[in-house]
Amino acid sequence: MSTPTGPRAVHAADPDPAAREHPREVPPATVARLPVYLRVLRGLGERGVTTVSSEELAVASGVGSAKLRKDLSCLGSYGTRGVGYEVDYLVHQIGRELGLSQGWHVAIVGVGSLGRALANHSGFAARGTEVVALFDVDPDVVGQRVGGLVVRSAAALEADLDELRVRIGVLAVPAAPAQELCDRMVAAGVTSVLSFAPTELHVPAGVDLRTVDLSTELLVLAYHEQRKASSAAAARTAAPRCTDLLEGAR
Amino acid sequence: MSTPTGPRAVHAADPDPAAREHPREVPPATVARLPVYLRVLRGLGERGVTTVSSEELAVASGVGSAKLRKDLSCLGSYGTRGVGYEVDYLVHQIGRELGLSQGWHVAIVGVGSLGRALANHSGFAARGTEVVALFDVDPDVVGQRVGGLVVRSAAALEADLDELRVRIGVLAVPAAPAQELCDRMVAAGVTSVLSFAPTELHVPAGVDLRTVDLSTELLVLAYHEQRKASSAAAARTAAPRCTDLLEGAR
DNA sequence: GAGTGTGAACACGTTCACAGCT
DNA sequence: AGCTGTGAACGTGTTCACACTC
Repeated sequence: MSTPTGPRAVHAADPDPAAREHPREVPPATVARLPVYLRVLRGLGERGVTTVSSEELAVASGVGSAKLRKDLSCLGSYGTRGVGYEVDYLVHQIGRELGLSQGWHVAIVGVGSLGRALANHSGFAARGTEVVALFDVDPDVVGQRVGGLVVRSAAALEADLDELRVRIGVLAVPAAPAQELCDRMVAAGVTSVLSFAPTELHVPAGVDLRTVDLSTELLVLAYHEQRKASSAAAARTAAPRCTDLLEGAR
Repeated sequence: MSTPTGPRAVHAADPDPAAREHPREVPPATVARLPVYLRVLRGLGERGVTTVSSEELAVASGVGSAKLRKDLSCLGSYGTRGVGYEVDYLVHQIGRELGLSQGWHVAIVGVGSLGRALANHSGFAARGTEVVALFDVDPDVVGQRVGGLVVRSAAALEADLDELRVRIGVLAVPAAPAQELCDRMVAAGVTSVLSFAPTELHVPAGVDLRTVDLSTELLVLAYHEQRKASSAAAARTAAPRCTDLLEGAR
């Protein structure tokens, strides 16, 4: 996942003696959990809770308390020993770290059933991001009103993305046209891409890419099912007691 | 991602003396990549390719060749030194490892716009899994035909899931009812859950849970955007040359 | 007493480099 | 010669345990 070590090259012949460290370097695993903490904290705040301990917040977030404290300590010392964390303040700090309050402009390319679902999905446009445009190639879809926006023609992709200052693009198209549309988004100034296309995409250095592959998720579960099935079968032949393989949460 | 460290207990007071180790233990990180290799290999097969080297397959899959070889070596020695891997055979072996050809029965709970998109999504029902039922609480939705299936009432959830032998459940509902519906699926015999609900779910030991949180994905990208923006700003004040932060792939 | 912040130990995952087979 | 399979080195992420603070 990218190489967030500041503006420094990473190529082979570079001993990288003293890469000037940026003030705060948050590890990727932690970044991936911050949105979860944020959501849980907002929920607590709405229910009038003003203070939480790491243990409480950890349980509600489905992680261990030590991990949670270490994650939060990346952002600074925002807790009070013997007491816990102030909910509102923590929400503010996490939001700051994630770069919310910037209102990043997001565009969705591909208004099939998935694109439509994303456009309507409340909370997909989380606080801090705003879907400002939808694109599609199908002339029948172009011009339709979806989620309060009029679908634009993909022909105008570059011009529109540039004009709207879109930095984050969501790809909800089939595998075949995905790479080409991805390239065009990047050419138009998009530097972060979230793809739902079931194919491997290649992006130039400096562009962040995240891929959510729905069928992959299912196949991973199928693997676990198979393991459980064969374990159960093995246990059945061996011992009368079965179904007791435990697991952690998450 | 659960705790797939074999059939080993994780709870406090459980020494679990001799958890019988199963023949092959595939690390979770590898399991998550197998579906990608599988897709790439099928694509190659359809284009008439019969043999690939680890390097070629690695590039096409967006990983390093050493990683790929190590992943494949978990399944056995299916390559030929000096030559590469036979595409068809590898497809077969990966499919075997993932437990395809079992035709796992999948149910989707929640037929809003996202549930609809999933039901229609070709390839969401990947080979090896089959969506056999849709459920919703809304009486207006119940009875509708979606993706070739008639939407059932959530009232009959337990009975229907049990009767249809559903082991894998997909939750495409809002946060509020998610936990309750998850519990009911588990009570009806579901042992793997894929949730799209923006909330933390708790499942009993022995049940696998994967959560895909769309807004989290966006916020992670927002974080990277912010870093890029501030790096660029810093570089602009420091040196005349900018936009040269390199990055690895993925 | 209660609970945070953190070094130190540990587990997991990735990369390297090369031995060994075809 | 070419490419797989894998031990060994490395880096990242998690867990433990406790010093320190309120």
